[in-house]
Amino acid sequence: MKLKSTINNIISSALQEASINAPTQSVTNATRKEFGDFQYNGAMSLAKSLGSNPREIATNVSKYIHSNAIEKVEIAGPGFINIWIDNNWLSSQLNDITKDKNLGISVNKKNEKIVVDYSGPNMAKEMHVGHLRSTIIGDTLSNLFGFLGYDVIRQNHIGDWGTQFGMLIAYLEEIQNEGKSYDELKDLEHFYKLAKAKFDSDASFANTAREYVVKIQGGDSYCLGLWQKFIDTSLAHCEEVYDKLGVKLTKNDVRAESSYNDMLPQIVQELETKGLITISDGAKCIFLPNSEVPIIVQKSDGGYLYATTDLAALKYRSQIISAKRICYVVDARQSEHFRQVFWVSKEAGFVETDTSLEHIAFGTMMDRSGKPFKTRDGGTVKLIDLLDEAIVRAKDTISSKESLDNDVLEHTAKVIGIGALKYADLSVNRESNYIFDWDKMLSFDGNTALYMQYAYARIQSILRRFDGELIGEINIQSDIEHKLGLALLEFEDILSKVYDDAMPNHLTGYLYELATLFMQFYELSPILKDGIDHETKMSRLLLADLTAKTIKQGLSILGIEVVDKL
RNA sequence: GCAUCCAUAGCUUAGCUGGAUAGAGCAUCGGUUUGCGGUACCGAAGGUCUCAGGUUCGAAUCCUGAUGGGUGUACCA
Repeated sequence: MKLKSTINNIISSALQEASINAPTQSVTNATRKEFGDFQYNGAMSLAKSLGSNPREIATNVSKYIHSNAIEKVEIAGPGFINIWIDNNWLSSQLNDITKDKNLGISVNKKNEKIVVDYSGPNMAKEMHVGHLRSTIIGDTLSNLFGFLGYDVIRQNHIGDWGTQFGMLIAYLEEIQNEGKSYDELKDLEHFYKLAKAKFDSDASFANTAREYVVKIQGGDSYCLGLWQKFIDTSLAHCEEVYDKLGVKLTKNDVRAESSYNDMLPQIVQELETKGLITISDGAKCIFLPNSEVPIIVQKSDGGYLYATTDLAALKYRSQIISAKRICYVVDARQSEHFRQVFWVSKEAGFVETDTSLEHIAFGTMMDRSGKPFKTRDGGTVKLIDLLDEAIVRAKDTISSKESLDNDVLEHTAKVIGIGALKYADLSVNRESNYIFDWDKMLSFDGNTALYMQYAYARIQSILRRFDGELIGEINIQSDIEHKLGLALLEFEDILSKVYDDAMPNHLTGYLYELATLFMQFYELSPILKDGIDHETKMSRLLLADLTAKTIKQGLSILGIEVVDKL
């Protein structure tokens, strides 16, 4: 349930009854525990427009606050309204949620479409760490939108077009002619280097490569066949990575750059018709207001650029897919580019005016010393190697504990390693650069995936030990139960917030808070010990179970799994 | 040069619809246990929120300027 909206509605009707016409201002969590659970600060800002003092306004409004959700209200300081939530009401809300498969979260019934463009690897090379953040963040947002009932269209805008492909397919052809298998393609990085070396040293090969670029673009079927073979192999590499990462991108989500090729001449045509084009140095450009650097949609030699492709993609997504919201999960360095294409797409009418176009920008991944993440010799780190290392390191951290079966150990190590990797990324504000630190992400201490997975496993252990059916009611008694209960009800508020601002770190922050509250509850409130009466036991078990379900659901949105035993 | 983003504790950071004593984690120091998983919990210490102005009853938050840093800057993507 949306706890805050509920409280806000109560305040709104109180304002109405007090005949105060106020803009909506949301309640916030109380800053200190003496101030209750929530506080409304609107009285102070209303004071000026109403011409009276804020304490009087607050007192007046508080007279009209009447709801069984609220235990008491106090006026404090210059005009804060402090609000305490009633335990009976809280208990009944929690009991409703425990009976709901969706944890009481309402879903969007209009089935609105949201496009999430993420990952977008280049087919010429293997995926490297530079693709990690886009892939993880994009997948999380897609999961969230889907969970909230929206129709999510994942789009993997792979880079499968451009001059380097001439070189690559020419080299592929050569290998084929020499009767070798495609083994070379198993290591795409290596393949790329070999092709490049040949291109630089062998003039006739270089010529063939250049001819092939022209041929592919001209639709030559032989060259396109080779190209397709190359792309298929390269894409298979990506799928291996997605599979290991537990990311839900599939072949069906691929909508390659090249698929927009046919639209490009028409895009430029339309831009010309609309009078947006200026020819500068032979290139077709669009100059944005107050901007010196233009966006080039067609080169002086007639070729198209990625801006043109992005415009075509925008048009496709708005007009064919009918997306209401389009999110581009792309490195912050491209913000200028997106600002430009978004502006042009609206100006040219490629995209409906009410469609939300968002660049979900993120910062660079750094190593512990704060420099861009590289291998020891300065090369790019292959993503698949990074994932394997995460799993190996995870195995080290858990295998010392107790002997697990090999299969179980493998599975657990994967869940923990990949979970740690994702969580570390998602738990920081995506816009800042992110410091990659193995020790930190695989620690049980602090805001990590492992802490949450541990809390989850601990609850499962209790439920196993209890080994019975959970029949009863949650009945909130203590302060810590009150806090835990409120946190559980707040889940939807948080999801809604992340929906709005596309900031997954708000969700991780919430989950950490929830897990911490549970640990406190666990210390203070014995569940299975002797002397606990049946009703209290059931209430606490149900609270624990609901906490576990919430953690599991939250992590699931982040693309992170849980295990029953660690 | 121009554009744009950023600056919070030793480190990593939360907080950005202006609100009460700026909130965490790591590291440091101290404590809790006849224990439902102690890989836990509790506590202490640690801050001129880069600096200087301004708006306001009230500013880490909004505005202006300065300093330091990141990134981008027309026929690559």
